[in-house]
Parts: sequence; structure tokens; C-alpha cells
Amino acid sequence: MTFTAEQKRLAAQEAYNGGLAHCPARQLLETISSKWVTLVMLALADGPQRHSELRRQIPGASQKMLTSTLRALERDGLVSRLVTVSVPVRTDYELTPRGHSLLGVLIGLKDWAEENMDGVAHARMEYDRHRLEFGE
Amino acid sequence: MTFTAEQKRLAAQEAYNGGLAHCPARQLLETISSKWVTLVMLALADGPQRHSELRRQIPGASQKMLTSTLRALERDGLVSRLVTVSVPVRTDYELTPRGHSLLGVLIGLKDWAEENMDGVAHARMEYDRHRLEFGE
DNA sequence: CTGTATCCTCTAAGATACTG
DNA sequence: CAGTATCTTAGAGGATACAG
Repeated sequence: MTFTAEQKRLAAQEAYNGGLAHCPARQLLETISSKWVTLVMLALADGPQRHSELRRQIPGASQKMLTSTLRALERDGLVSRLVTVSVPVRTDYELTPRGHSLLGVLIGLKDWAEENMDGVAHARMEYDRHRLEFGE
Repeated sequence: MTFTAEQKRLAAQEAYNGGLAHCPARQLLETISSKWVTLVMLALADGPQRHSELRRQIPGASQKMLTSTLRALERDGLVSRLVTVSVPVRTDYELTPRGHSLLGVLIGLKDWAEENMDGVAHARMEYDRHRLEFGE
């Protein structure tokens, strides 16, 4: 059996994407680029917080999103969840050691961003201005 | 004129999200979490590359995606584009100084990922296993 | 208080075909 | 070779209502 060039290309793409899915860096990016993870982790930086406290600190997150990002972080072993059975229920979230370690990396990201994103914004404006001026 | 609690909450959310949009760290995350930017930047780490060379190095990216991530990176001043008018046309892409600087941060991310994502994967399996065992 | 279950929207990413 | 123009689709994110 032989293959067309197209088939070979598609096979290569598939293999490549399959590999990508298992690339640790890609996985990490997928985790931290979820809209609320960084904010949640930052909110937990200073110690445990209850669900309701997190809601107050991150008013932009819907309840569903807050719960689901907390679940994802728990599943990844970055946050631990402690439920106190009472009426009403009380739930505390806390960074695990690995979570703290990741937080360090995130802060590095934040620092770079705060130093450089102004420049990026400026570059964007320049780029857009030229596009307008010289048509295209 | 008065406002309901609901209106106040929505206003707060809107203000918060508006603020988020201007948060440098969030913007950076949005940039680098675009599926192909890290791969493109890594491919450019060792020096300039032509469009076709990039395609070969990153076979998973469709032409459209490759072009559009390159455009985005150029707009942000992270990559520069040099077109040589000839037949056929030749285009070279290269990291700018700011691009190199960002690359450093990305490598930090990669290092953390390579050290920790195994642990994360393990945590995920444990989590899922418990979920299956104890129902819920 | 903490969380689940639906339903809906919007957009990043991909497939495909075409142009200078 | 490099790039643009459409069309489609999968899934992240959100609004709302309900439940233990």
C-alpha cells in the first residue's frame, strides 16, 4: 500500500500533535491560561481562603467558573480542599507545596509582564498606525 | 436614581473585568497561550528562519495559523519580519531583543513544567481514580 | 454556604481554496 | 514561496435556576 503526499503530511501532523499533547510545557500553558487560575492562585498566596472569600476577592468569576477552576487545580495537586461538615458547610482552599512552587513561576511571568507589556502595547499601536497610514 | 443589588454586582463585575483586560500579566498570558507562539519562538531561538523553514519545523501548524501567530508576534514587537522582494518572494523572521527576553521567561516555564508535570499527571490519575472508586 | 445541572454564546483554531 | 479569504467546528466561558 502506498500513500499520497497529502496523506503523509496529515500523518506527520497527527503524530506531531499527538506529541504536542504530551509536551509538559504545553500542558502547563493549557493549565495556567485558563482564565481564572492565576487569579485564584494569587488570591491563595497569603494563606487558605474559603470559597465565599474567593468569590469576594475575584468578583469577575462566575460561581461555576470559580468552582471549576478550583476543581481543576485540586485535580492537578496544586490546591487542596478541606471540607468541614457543618450547617452550613464550610470549605477551605489552600495552595499545596507544588502550588506554591508554581506560584513562584507565575510571579516571574507577572514581573516580566509588568516590565514589558507597556512596550508591547506601544509596539501594537505603532504597528496598527502604520497599517492604517500605508493602507494594505 | 437608585440601583438594585443585582445592578451593583454587575457593575462591579464589569469594572473588574475591564481592569483585568488591562492587567499586564493577563495580557501576557493571552499572548503566550495562543497555541503556536511558544513553538514559533522556540524555533526562532537559534536564529532567523524563513516562513517555509518554520512550516517544516512546526508541521502541526496550518499555514493560516502560522501566518497569523507570526503576525501577532510581529505586532507585539517580539518578532521582526524581513521581506526580500524577488521571485519567488523570500521572508525571514527573527526574534527581536524583547522577543529574546520573553523567550528566557518561557524557558523558565518549560523547566518548571519538565520538573513538575509528571507529578501533576500523577495527581490527576489519583484524583480520577478516587472519583471512580468512591462514586460521587 | 457550597456546589451541580442546563442552556447559550462567542471565538480560537482548523480545512480549503485561491492570488501575486 | 508567502499570504489572504471563507466557512466550519469544538469547546471555554458565562447566565440562570436549582439542591444538599
